[in-house]
Amino acid sequence: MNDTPRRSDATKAAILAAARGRFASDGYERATIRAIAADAAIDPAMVMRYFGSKEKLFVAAAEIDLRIPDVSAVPRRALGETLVRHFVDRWEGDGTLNALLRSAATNEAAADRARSIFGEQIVTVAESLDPDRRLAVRRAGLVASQILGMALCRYVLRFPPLAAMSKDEVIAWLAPTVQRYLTAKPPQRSGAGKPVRRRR
Amino acid sequence: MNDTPRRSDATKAAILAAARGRFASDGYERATIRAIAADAAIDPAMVMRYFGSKEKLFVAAAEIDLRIPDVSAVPRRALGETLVRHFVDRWEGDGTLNALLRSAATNEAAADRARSIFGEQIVTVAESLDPDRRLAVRRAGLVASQILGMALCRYVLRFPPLAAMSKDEVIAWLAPTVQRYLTAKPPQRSGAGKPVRRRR
DNA sequence: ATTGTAGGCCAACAAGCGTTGACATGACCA
DNA sequence: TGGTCATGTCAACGCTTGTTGGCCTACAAT
Repeated sequence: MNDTPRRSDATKAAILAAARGRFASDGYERATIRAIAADAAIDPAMVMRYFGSKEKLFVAAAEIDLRIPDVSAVPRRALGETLVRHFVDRWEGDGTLNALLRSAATNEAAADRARSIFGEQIVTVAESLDPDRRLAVRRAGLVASQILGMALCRYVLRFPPLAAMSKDEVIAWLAPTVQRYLTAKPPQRSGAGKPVRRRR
Repeated sequence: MNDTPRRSDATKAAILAAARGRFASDGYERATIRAIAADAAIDPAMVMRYFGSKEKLFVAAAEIDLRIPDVSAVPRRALGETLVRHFVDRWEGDGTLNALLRSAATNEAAADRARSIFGEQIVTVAESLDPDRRLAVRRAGLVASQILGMALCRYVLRFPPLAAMSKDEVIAWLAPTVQRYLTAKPPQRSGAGKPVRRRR
């Protein structure tokens, strides 16, 4: 609404940047307002003045648009690779997604945001590929499980095998998984891909 | 060493059980010694007496053996299903693995434990299937990324699509992924499944 | 009966947290 | 020049945290 730049906008931006960094590296509880303020080189009281509370600051810092590319322009067989590459790039771009992931494990508000962001935005993709809404929601959940699992191991836990892999190698391994979750017909009761028929 | 049961053993066990519950539902930082002690119906000071510090208590509570089944007795084509089913059962058996996962996102000591537990124990499986040690380590990392991603979405974030799926449905979807990570030949540089040969 | 000791409780400490309100400073308009 | 409001600083509040040391109680061996 107000497009005249205020002098405090720079401060607010600095606070947000510092907050994303702290939330990303420490998680919600250990990222203190005092530390965030110190990183932004201002007084802790300013954080309260501009954002009201720690929780509201987090909400502002975790305002995320996944910016998922338009899948209708992507050849069907390249869907998996396109999506995985997008997410790896997105995660390495800045600390915002990492801040959300690290915090979501222990903070309910953060978990809520993660659910709605990944839920809504990936489901949109899945629904454009599969008319069965109920099935599309599951497909989106499966994609999220592999994407978030990779991010958790690679960026949060820094699990050596994943962290040491090149970006292209990660993409090459994960793309077929995401591709299958999005496009393969749902599996039978309990058998794997190959017909290992089993009762119950 | 000492096999005469002391009277305090029951108390120690109660503390450990309460600690696993709190770490699992709240994560490391929000799980307070006072709350754990209250759950165990004893005084907070007892926790210190028996475990020395909060960090040592966590180490004791997160002593985990994944109890991965002997894969040499499993038909090769059933590897994925066997492992996924094992982990889902393991996760739903008690709160210990959840305590580790939730805490690992924000606590470095917990992350360390997660790395060594999943690193060593899954790598052992991968190495028994692939003689190439360097490759086996990557396979183990990929398996961990999908297993932990599922656990994160299903048990920690309670992401609706994953949380609502039946155990068998989760297994049916994930088994082929784990199967491929363990047994498929590594993908080429950057292409997806289909042979998109490329130099460099 | 006395003593030693293990198990357990209570009160308190220092430190750190989110948050608040009073006060200084600067810019900008009348 | 004076006044007003946004911007920023400072000190402190109330609370919770991990952690500590002293004290009490019960029981078993002397």
